Amino acid sequence: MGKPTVHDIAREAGVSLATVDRVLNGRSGVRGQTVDKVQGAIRKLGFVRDMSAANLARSREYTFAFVLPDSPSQFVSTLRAALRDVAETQIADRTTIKLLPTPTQDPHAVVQVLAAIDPKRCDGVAIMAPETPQLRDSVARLKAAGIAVVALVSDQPTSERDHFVGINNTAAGRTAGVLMGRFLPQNQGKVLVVAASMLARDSVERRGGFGAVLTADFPGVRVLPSVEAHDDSDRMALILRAAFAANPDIAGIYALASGNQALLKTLTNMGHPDDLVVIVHELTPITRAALEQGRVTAVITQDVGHLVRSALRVLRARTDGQDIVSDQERIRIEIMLRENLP
Amino acid sequence: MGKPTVHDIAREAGVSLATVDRVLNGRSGVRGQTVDKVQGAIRKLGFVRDMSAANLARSREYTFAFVLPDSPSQFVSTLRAALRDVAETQIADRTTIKLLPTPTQDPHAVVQVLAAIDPKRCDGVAIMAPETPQLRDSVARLKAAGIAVVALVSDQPTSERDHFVGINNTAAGRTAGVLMGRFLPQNQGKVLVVAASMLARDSVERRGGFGAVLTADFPGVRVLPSVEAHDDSDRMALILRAAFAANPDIAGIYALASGNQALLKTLTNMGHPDDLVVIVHELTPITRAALEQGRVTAVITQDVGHLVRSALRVLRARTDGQDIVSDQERIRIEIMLRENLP
DNA sequence: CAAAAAATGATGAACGTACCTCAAAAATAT
DNA sequence: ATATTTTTGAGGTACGTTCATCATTTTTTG
Repeated sequence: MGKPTVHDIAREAGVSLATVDRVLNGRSGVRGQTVDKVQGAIRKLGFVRDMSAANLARSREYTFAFVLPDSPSQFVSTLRAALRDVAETQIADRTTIKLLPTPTQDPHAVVQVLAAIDPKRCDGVAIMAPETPQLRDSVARLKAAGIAVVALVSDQPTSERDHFVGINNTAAGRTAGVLMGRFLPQNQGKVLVVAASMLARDSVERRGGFGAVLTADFPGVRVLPSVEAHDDSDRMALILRAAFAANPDIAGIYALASGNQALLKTLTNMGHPDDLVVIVHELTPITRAALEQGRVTAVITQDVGHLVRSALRVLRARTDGQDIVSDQERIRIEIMLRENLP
Repeated sequence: MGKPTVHDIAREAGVSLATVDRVLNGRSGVRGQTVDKVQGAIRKLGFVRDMSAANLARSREYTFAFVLPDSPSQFVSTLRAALRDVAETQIADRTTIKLLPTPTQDPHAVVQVLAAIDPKRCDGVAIMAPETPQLRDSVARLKAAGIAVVALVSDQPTSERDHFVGINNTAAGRTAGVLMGRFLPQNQGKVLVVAASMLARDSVERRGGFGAVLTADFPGVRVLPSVEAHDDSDRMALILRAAFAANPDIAGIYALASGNQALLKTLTNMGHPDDLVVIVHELTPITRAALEQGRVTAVITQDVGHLVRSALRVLRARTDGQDIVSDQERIRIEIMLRENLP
């Protein structure tokens, strides 16, 4: 005989199907005593509700919005691709995913996009955007409207978001730090930190972890003041040339965020020293190619497939009022070298 | 209006529901012409079959067997735990998983276990075992009986298995090689390779990749002849002492396979030089602790959760005659340092 | 103890698909 | 043209759950 069904529970508990259903779905009008009986039967028989059947019966349709910057960044493209992939497979069963791009240059565009969301037509939102007070308010409004909210890639820790789907950026920075320290010849030399701009909080955290490890464990490494080049190739070229002119003995480069295209292009044009240790974030076609060609030493990354699947699982759980297996939702900090490229 | 259903397809194609059903499930007795009409309608309306409803209707019950060594190895335990975990979540919906342990010492036990499988009560088997000609025959028999077979962790490339779920061990060895080469002070020194025994093929491949990278890129590194200690603490102690006596300047240790408990214990007892680079495989409670304490430098690992989920997906797809998204089934070679531990 | 309120039961229609049977229609062979 | 075979249609039941309705029982209240 197979798995127990609601009917078995009803029989075991000595109640009717209707009552089991009421208990199962937390509807009112059931005495505590009866609830206990039913839950006892559930435990005794080891009943697990068939979620696909339940969703079928409900003909529940989840509608989730993904608010992503419309930047041409490779990382965001990869994320978008993963989203499309997942939308076509079983994972996204009975859920429709809306992609809401937000202009990158205007930090308030996110707020407008979120304000335009109709709570009746949307069950949850995943937001990838830099933290701002306005956004914080928007999130509060969404939550008040009963919409599930997760922060994606970049956390909104002071907001009321239900969950953060992404990596611990301090740890990611620390990881970059150890790799840099250990990879540098004689474990010493000058290191240039290159920052793009957006997702400021993440960059700060990464920089923090990176520096902490190096100062603690690698006294021979000197981290130069960070330089910023808003993913602008020309500017990047200038900055890099200036940095190398001032410090001809730069032995390592750490790029805090995406926007590696400009960096890598410039490095190549400048005639990249052979043993320069280059560590960047996010595996994309560009960084992947650079890794294969040895122009990048290591890439610290997070699996975009995991990101979107986790976001979906969390959003679904939240709209169903179920709780999540937080262990399963932990996104790993992956280290990619040329040798372990997937 | 929502997603199109079989009814919409029937209407659009101008045929009956029964015919759509016949086409959808590849049953015979329908003209090619009609098949085309139906498939045209499917494409036109963008119909995607609701798999949960389909499985519900079928009340399909998958039964899969996982044949794992009954060794007390931490890696296998972790795998078992992941299997239990997955059995309790939605992933394993409508599937029952049988765990078939095989005595580690007897290489023919696997064959007996496989022979005892009743094709009527089992849809697929995942096998983790060293490659032997006898096993090859067993796999052929299973396939002939219509059972899906995947090799787990350790490949059976010459057999008729449907798929291999695991990592490329040569690449894993290469990864260990670069890490070793780069982590060694001055990129040079003597390296001891420690092998357990079982899963011979994997060890050979790892050793190959490891050596290849080192000889190619790190001329200063000398890899000592591999030593073997069948996960026996006493023997391991002897071997290590002998090795260190003969080569007091050993700078790195690479443990090819699991069975790290003995190695780590012995190292600790011997009074582990501080800057010894230790690279091992498989993240388990033991290696994790060692990593946290700095007794291990890096762990090359594969996510056991991914392993079992992938195995299940592949087995399911194979028993349903569907094909798999091979991209999704690629298991990553993960590098864990203290800093990026999950 | 009666009346009102709350809890429970009985039932049936959905959800989207599978699968079975029987009959009718169409194609093919004789 | 008839007989035969192949294809198609119509309809029903099932899967495990949700949800709504209405009737009935039990409990609480005044």
